[in-house]
Amino acid sequence: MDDDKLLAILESSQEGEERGLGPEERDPAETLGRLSDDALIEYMTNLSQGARKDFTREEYFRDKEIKQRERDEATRAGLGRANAPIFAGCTIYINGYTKPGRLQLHEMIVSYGGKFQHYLLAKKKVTHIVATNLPLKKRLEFRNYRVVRPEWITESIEQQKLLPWQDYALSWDQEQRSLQLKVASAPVSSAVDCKDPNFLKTFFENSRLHHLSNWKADLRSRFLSEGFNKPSPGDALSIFHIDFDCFFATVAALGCESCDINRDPIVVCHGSKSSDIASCNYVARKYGIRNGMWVSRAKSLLPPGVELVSLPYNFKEIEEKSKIFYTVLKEYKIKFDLILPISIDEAVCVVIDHHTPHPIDRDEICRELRSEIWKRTGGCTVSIGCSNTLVLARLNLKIAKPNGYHILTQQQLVENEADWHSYLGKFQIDDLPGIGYSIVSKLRSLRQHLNNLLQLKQYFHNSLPLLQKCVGKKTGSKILMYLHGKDDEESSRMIFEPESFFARKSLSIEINWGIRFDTVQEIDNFIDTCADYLVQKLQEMNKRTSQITLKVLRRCADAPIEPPKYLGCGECDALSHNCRLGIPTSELGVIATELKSTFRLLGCPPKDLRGVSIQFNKLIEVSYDQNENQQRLKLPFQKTLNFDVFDNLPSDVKNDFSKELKRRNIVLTSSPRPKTSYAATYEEKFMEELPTQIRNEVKNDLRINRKITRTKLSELREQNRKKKESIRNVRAHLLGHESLFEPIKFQKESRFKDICRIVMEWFDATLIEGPHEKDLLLFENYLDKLSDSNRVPLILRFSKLISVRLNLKSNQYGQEAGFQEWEQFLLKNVIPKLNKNKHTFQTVRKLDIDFDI
DNA sequence: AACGTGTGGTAGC
DNA sequence: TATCGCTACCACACGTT
Repeated sequence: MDDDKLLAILESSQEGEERGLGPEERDPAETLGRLSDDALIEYMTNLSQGARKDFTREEYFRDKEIKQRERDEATRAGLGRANAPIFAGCTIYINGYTKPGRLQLHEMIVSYGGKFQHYLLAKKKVTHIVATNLPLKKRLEFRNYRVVRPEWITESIEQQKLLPWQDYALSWDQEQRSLQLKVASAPVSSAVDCKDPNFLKTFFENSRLHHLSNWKADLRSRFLSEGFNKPSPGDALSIFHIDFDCFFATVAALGCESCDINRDPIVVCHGSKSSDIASCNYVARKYGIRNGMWVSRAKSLLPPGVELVSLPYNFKEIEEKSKIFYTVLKEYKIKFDLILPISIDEAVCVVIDHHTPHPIDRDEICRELRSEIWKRTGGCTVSIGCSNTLVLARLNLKIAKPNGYHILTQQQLVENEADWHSYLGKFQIDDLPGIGYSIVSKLRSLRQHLNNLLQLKQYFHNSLPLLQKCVGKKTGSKILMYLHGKDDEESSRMIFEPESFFARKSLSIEINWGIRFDTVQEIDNFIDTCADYLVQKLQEMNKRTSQITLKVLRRCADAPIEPPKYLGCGECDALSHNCRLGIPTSELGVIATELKSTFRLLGCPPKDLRGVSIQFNKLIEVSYDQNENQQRLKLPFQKTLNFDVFDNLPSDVKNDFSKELKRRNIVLTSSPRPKTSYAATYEEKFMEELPTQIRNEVKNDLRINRKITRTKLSELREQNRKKKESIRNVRAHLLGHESLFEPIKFQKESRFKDICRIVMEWFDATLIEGPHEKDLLLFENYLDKLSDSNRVPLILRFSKLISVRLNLKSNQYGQEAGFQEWEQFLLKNVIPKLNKNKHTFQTVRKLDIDFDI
């Protein structure tokens, strides 16, 4: 019966031709063979539950698509960075017969940075279609696409740049020509719909905060790669905190002929109403306008007759000015021991006093730096705060702004209490670094009218415990340090341990604007795009991650569907969940799968999703040894640690051991035996894939188990009994020990791992001409025995092995008869055996985890 | 006490 | 037309072992 259901689903995909699909898409066996493991399991689960929902053809293709994209990634990665990303941002579909052929074009596109769409299902995604001629039907279907001749690809590669597609358009009617014009006249793609594959790119291109963060990360990594002198604690220092005055606004104003930065209120922003003000000049500030304020509010602050000047961002120019800024600092006649990058327009320069033969003239340094930067940037002013501690340099900077400098040392200030008090009286509480509205409101909850630092000092003069109780232990002592003009431990790290302070410990992105989805599929696609972006960065850094966090913004129950800010996230609850990967990875497939499954765990209705954030938390440097299949980690343990040894340990010790092994990412191997090179690499591969997928199964199991608990309480006891029994048996069987059951033999082998090896070798040897009928019968016989004795997880293992293997080989052998016979066998003879005993299947699957730690 | 998780705050324009 | 509300890091509260 299950077979029938399966066939029915597969047959429904035979209608490929009518839907305008190429011939390749019509082979259902191939489709199943290429399913990801998770999709396969989900499918099997569905079958075993009596098809809870239809697993549609579209879903098959979508999943297949993901797999293929992963392969494309691998192809690209295999090339190194040899080819220019000519087709970056292009998603290309090839229709019908072409010259050069589909395969060659595919490779060209992928290796030059493009995306290849195997099917036209997700029509929105495709940016170009390649074809040489089109039947009438297709012309109609494609009339809204950019259809080009294959020469567009080949000649773009020849000339090493993306040629205008219009020159290669395969145009056939008026409509197509008008499309050409329309697209040609459109300035740049401004994908504001989060379902558009280019959304992430356009969003980031226009996001000031993204740029700020990105620039900062770049500056930090550059800082670490260049040399510096690290002071020792106790060294006398001169600290210059240098910062542009309203940087974005100044840069924008310099590029605007008609406006005067000293006369007009100028703001930098995208829009005209609910748009954030990135930066405003000091004329605007006079009216109470502030950075971060919405434009509408800013406008309302201006008196009648005064017009607000809104200027667009000029990120490129900003970058240029910043480059000049840092160059000036580096080339200054007095060599700074440290040039600490705070942000794109802000740096802290440190001179270790005893490094210079004569005492330095701080006034002169401030004056010279300011005028030099003003000259070289063509009119940007910086302000400088100078002192001998970081916190005072920052406070002095506040006094210096705009367009000035201020020098005062801690000794000068604290010497005379009256001076110190009048100094403190000049500052708001949140002028202190690291103190924002939240801490201020906590302090005010204790005493309403705390306004400036002097009042703060007087209120808490000697009561550290009270302060700490109010704002937390560290924050409390930090504030008290600041009130004496000293740096706390954490900010001192910037100077005394810059290597660790500026080292990257995590990698993340978040998008909390423009997020409006309807279905989980769309979100999956978006997560794929995000993961793709992050993984690329991760690989560029030559790192791997072992912990991933997904954070989601979910519209508050009582918040309006559309918030006041256009496409903003509005009022949201933040939900986050992290998951650990058994083995550090930088593989897109593993990471994306994990994320998508985590999203489901968070249980946010697709329509209420307002923000997505993905973080890689534990980053690990990839060493050469790790590249070599992590041999180094394993080898020292291989002699002493194998399953047999492990299994003989007392159970409590075993528990400790497994935790420690997990922490160190050490995978237990089977007992030493001469391995063929193939078996070794295969095993590695398999082991590597297990942990993450097994976790997904657990999640699935939990869900299913809950369901069972609710509906079939009486069966639960029996299930548990069975489960315990089979844990013993399966373990024993896998380890080749005595068991309640006779060990089941196949080809004279009884150890499961050995049987796997044989089957895989057999599989590889028969990929072309196909397995012999008699052999298949023997194997099926073995599977039946497994099934009869309740050893369903082992059958599941075989399904996985074969499916993974098929996937691996599909590029090379996909067309071979043997390949297709194996697919059929998996489909008709292996998978159905999983459903013989539903409950056992569902619960026993969990054994895999117990076993593999 | 030592660790892990999820949440929240802060900084740059 | 709108609009582009990022991201690294620390600290905290609370839970587990």
